[in-house]
Formats: sequence, structure tokens, C-alpha cells
Amino acid sequence: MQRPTLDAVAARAGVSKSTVSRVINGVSTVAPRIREAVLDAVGELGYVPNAAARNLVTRRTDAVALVVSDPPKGLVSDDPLFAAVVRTASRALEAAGKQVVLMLAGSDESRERVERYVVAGHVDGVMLVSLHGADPLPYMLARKRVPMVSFGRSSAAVPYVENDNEGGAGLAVRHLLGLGRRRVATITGPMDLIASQERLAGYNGAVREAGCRSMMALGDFTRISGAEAMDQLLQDDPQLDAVFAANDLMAIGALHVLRKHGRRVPDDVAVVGFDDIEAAQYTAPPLTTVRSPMDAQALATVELLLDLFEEGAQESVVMPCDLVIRESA
Amino acid sequence: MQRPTLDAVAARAGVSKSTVSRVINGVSTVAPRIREAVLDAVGELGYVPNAAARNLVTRRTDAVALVVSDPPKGLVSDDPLFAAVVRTASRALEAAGKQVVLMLAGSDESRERVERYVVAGHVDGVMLVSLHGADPLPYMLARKRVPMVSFGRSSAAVPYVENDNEGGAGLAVRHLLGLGRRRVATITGPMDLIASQERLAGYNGAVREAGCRSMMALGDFTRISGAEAMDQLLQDDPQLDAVFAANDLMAIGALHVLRKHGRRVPDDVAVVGFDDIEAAQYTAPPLTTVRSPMDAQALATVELLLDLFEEGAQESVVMPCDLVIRESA
DNA sequence: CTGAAAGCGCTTACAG
DNA sequence: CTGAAAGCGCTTACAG
Repeated sequence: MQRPTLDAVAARAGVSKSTVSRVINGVSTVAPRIREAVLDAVGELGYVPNAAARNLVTRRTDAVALVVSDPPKGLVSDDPLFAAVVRTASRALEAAGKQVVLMLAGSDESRERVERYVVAGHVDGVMLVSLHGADPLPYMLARKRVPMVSFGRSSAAVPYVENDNEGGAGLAVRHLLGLGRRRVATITGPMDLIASQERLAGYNGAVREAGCRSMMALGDFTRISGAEAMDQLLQDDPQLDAVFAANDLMAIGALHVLRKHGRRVPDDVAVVGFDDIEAAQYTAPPLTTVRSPMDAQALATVELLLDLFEEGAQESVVMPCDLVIRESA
Repeated sequence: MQRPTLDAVAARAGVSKSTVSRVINGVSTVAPRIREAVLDAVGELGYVPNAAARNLVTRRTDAVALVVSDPPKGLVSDDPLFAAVVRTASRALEAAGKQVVLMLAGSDESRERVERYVVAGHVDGVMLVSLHGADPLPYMLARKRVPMVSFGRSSAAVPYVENDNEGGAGLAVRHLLGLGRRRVATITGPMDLIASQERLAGYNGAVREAGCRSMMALGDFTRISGAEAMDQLLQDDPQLDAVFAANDLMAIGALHVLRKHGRRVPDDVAVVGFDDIEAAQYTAPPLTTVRSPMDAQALATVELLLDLFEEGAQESVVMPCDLVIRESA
């Protein structure tokens, strides 16, 4: 699998390696007819520059690591949003001429692998997808002074793009309140996720503002945990008339339990979720939920990284959410 | 961001670069106390070998491109299975010490980028995720003699791992027949996908075997297409008592239409899907479907590639499917 | 505008 | 068991 080298092209075109290199890299100071000759030779030989040799001297790779920081339970990459984020970010990065290296970092071992890979110079920078508050990875990499941004807030050390979780939760709860509901409960996400904390804060703020009391049950963003939490809430207060679940998966679990207990949705109990995952359209009844602009957010994160490459330090970004009203509330 | 080099480590440890290199690469012929000294120096300096320099001389990268060949409509990467395949394959590859470079190849432009990237020597081999019969990528890469395997059959030029689509479809239809159904229709996938063709063949075989007549409507693997196809089938034969949809998304669309038309599932019409996606558990009623062992398949594909690296040419693999019986049939 | 030469940071025969 | 030297395939000042 011997590929042609710069030397071979130079020989064939009857010029020096320097000249071939200039043509390949688009340096303009090359006589048109020589340029032609070089391009012909490149075409005939099917020459493609060797990446390792080039990186070695330029000290750039034009590649970016997309690191998905996966908590032990596999919460993030099991998330229906995972594929969308990866795909959107990949496309944007590729459009900017950056190659994407996907890395999953779930264990200490894999985190170390990521660290070594990045430090070895395989990539020019890192885009982190991390929703885990206690994630050690941002610290590890920040210490190595690697250009890095984060999709989802992760640590103070790294500029991030995040949706307005607190504002979105507020929107959801105020909608419920606006429907005349007064016993509005919430099912929370796992409390080590910053997003969960913020959504809970949004719920609390809106409920207090309306002079209602707060009722909550802990979940962990899985459907089953939503079902269990709903069971508990119903026991705590059989009169409750609304539930805000901190994500759609848990809202779906709650929907099932409500039906099992003979509660009509939304007549008896109104339900709102968060995320607007695909499945939210298919539930019975279709789920009212908070839409976080995933695509826009992924795109903004990519922008942030590119800006970082160009101009150095950048500020974090918070994107607004809106409410998708369907039939469950 | 000046990182320490081999030279720096050698100087600090008071030995030659050659010796440091041997220690780093685990060559055993190094005196224990010298080894110690080198390791100490490495630790103190935080030395990590430069990847480009190393690749340049070894001509290996220990990286593998995971190329997701995305048809224009985004069918593959929108698929709920996408994330699972990417994650499973990534983990297995990383466990084998290979780094994973994710590449999306949807357009001619991106296919060319993939080709250049691979030829430039960034990776040692390619794992293709391609379900598209007419995909030009396998040919492009095979021509360059790049070690390559495919998750999902793509072209004769490349060894693949595939589930037994025909057998799985046969399983589904025979289950319907076994329930006493005699007017069994099918909703097909897009016909340029080999998987669709095979699932249709499985349906046809089973229906003919039972002496029933076949009824089909074309879909394209999207939920909406499943709904439209179901509408049409109901018009064609209001008496039909069973439907085999070539994937779960279309089965879900069919379920909605059946309910809208007042047909009870499974009493009036039994429904079976294919894939066993997450959402199949949440439909009303929960969907009976064909399970293709995604994880096992992704793992087998990784194995195939690793074998290819070790021993050269390998044979394709077909994995059996089984039926997950829930409530819709 | 073009070429000769140095050098990027490693590995690997080859001596000793 | 260890070191000096060559070389991997590029880019980039430096001359001319």
C-alpha cells in the first residue's frame, strides 16, 4: 500500500519538493504553468499528502475531539438526544474543515485515554458533551491548556453553551398554573446533574411565586424512575392536579402510572415534560413539553470552539427554551 | 503549549533517546534500574509521545474510522439504533486499543473527504455503517485497498455483518399466521435498502408457504410513511386482519391509523414490527416485533475488522433474529 | 518565483 | 544491554 510522496510528484513534474508543497498548500506565488504541471502530476499519481508528516511540522491537525462524557449509568449516550447532538456538531465541524474524532469517556480508564490522546497532539481542541456536574474531565483537560468548550455546563474552567433550564422549567410550571392547577408536583432528575438542579429551581420559583406549595419526588431521568416517582406522589397527595417532570422519559413513565390509577390526562392531572424528544409526539395523549433548541445549541457550541481557535478566550452562552403545547397539559 | 520531547526525557534520565523509546514501547531488553530512571523522568516531565512523529515512522495509527454512510434523507443517523451502534462499536474498538474517528458521509463532498482522510493515513482501517444498497463509498475505499468491514451489507467488495432480515421477517409473518390470521399485509421499507428487500422476501415466502395472498404498500421507514401505507391498505382490503411492518417506526404509524379507524389491536388487526426500538415498549398496545441483536452485531463487526488486521481476508457473518412477543400480536 | 537545506519528534536497524 | 545515525514525508525560513 505504498502511496506516492511529495518527492515522486516533484520528480514527475520536474520541479522541487518546495514548489510542489506550495502548490498543494495554495501558496499563490507559483507561476501558472508550473502550477499546472504540478497539478497534473498530482492527478496522475493520485497523490494525497501524508497526514503524520504534515502534522509533525505544522503542529496542527485540523481535527477536533468530540468527547461524550458518559456517566457510569450510560445516561447521556442512551439519551435520545445523543445522536442528534453528535450529528449536528459533526456536520458543523466538518463544514468548517475540522475532522471529528468521537471519544466516549465513561470510566476513569477512558478518561485517561482521552487525556493522553489529546495531549499527544491528535487534535487541535476539544468539544465536550458533558452534563455531569462532578465530571473530572474538564479539569483534567483544562490543566493541560487544551482549547476546549462544553455542550452543557460542566465546570467553571470551560466556556459552555447551555439551554435555560431554569427559565424553561418556569415556563412549564406557569403554564400549568395558568390552567388553574394549584397542586403542582415535580419529578426531578438526578441531583448531581446541573440541569436537574436548574430545572428544580425553575419549578420552585414559579410555584412559590404563585403562592402554591411545592411537592417533589426524586427521579433519575429514566422512564421507570418517573413511574415510581408518580406512584409516590399520588400516595403523598391523591388530590394533585398537575405534574412537571424534569424530562420527557420520566413524563412518559408518569403518564402510564396515571392511566393505571384511572386518572385522566389532562382532565384530572395535567403533565408537562422537558426536552421534546421524538417519543413525546407518540404518547397518549401527546406530551406537552419544553423544547430546548438542541440543534441551535450544538451549532453554538461549535461556533464557540472555532472562535476560541481564532481569537482566544470566549464567554459562555445560555439559550432560551420554549413551550410545545400538545394535549397532556 | 510546548510539550516535553523524547530528547528532554533522555537528558533528564541520563540515557539515549533510543533507550527512552524502548522503555516507552515496552521493549524488554532494558536494564531494570535504567528502566526505572526513564519512567521517573517520564513521570516528572509528564511526557506523552507525539503522535504525528510516531505515526510517521511506524506507519500505523491505531485508529479506525467509523464511517456512517448517511443517505440524503438522514435515514440512518436519525435511526434510534444509530447511537447504540456507534456506542457499542466505539467501546469495543477502544477496548482493543483502537481510537475511533467518527465520520458522517452523506454527500458526495463528504464521501470525498472521507476518502482523502483515509488515504492520508489517518487511520489503519474503516468500519462502515451502511445500509444503503447503492452506496458508492465501499467501492471508493475498496479501490484504495483500505482494510474495511461493513456493519450491514453494502457491497460485494467488503466483508459485512448483517442480521437475518429474511429469516426475521419470516418469523414475524409465521407468528401472525399461527394466530389464525389469513389476510396478512406488509408495509415495506425503501426498496433501495437491501434490508428492505430481504424483509419483503421473508414476508413473501411465509405468506406463499401458507397459501395466502400477499398485500403490500410501500413505505420508507418513517413513521408518517407507515401511517399512509396503513391508510392505503385499509382502503385496499377493509377485511385485513394482520400487518407486518418492515420496521417499528412504520408499525407505530400504522397503530395510530388503525386506532383512528376504530380497529382494535390485536383483536381486529394484529401488528408486528421489526428492530425492537426503545419506543416499541411504550406504544399502546406495546408492539410485538423482531429483535435484531444490534449489540452482538456491532461487536461482531468490530471483531471482523480486528481479524482483518491480524490475518487478512475474512468472511461475512449473518446473525439470527428472534421474535419479541408483546401485546400487538 | 524557485530550490537546497534544515528540522519537526519519533523508531529502528546496525554496531559495539 | 545501549547508543549514534539514518530516515519517515512533509513545511518553511533563507538564499538567489
